[in-house]
Amino acid sequence: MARVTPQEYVEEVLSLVERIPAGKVMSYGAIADALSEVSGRNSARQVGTIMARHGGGVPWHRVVNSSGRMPPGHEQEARQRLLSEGVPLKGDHVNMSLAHWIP
DNA sequence: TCATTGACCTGTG
DNA sequence: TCACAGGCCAATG
Repeated sequence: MARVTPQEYVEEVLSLVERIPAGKVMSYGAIADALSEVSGRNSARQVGTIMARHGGGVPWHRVVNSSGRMPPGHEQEARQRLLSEGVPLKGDHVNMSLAHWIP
C-alpha cells in the first residue's frame, strides 16, 4: 500500500474536504476510510486532530462525526454555515441520512 | 521511552 | 438518536 508522509496525509485530508460539495457533509471515519487507500492508515481520531491543527483553510464545517454533530467550540458557527449551504439540519445536528456524502 | 490526550468509531441496551 | 463501555492511532509532554 502507498504510505505517505504525515504532511502529505494532511494535504490529502484537506483536499478531500475541499472536494465535499455544498449541501453535503462527511464524517471523520468516512474521510479516514477514503484516505486509507492512499495513506495506508485509517484513524478517525487522527483526521480530527489534523482538522483541529490544519483545518483553518478548508470548509471544516462540512466534516462532522457519525452522529452529525459538530466540533466542540464551533457548534454555532458550523451550524450557521451548514444552514447557509442548504445542509439538512435536524435541530443542532446534521441529518446524516440526507447529507452524508461519499466520494 | 513512557504516559496522557484527543474536532472519533463501533457495539449493546 | 441517546448513554455507556471498549478500542484504535498518532501527536504531545
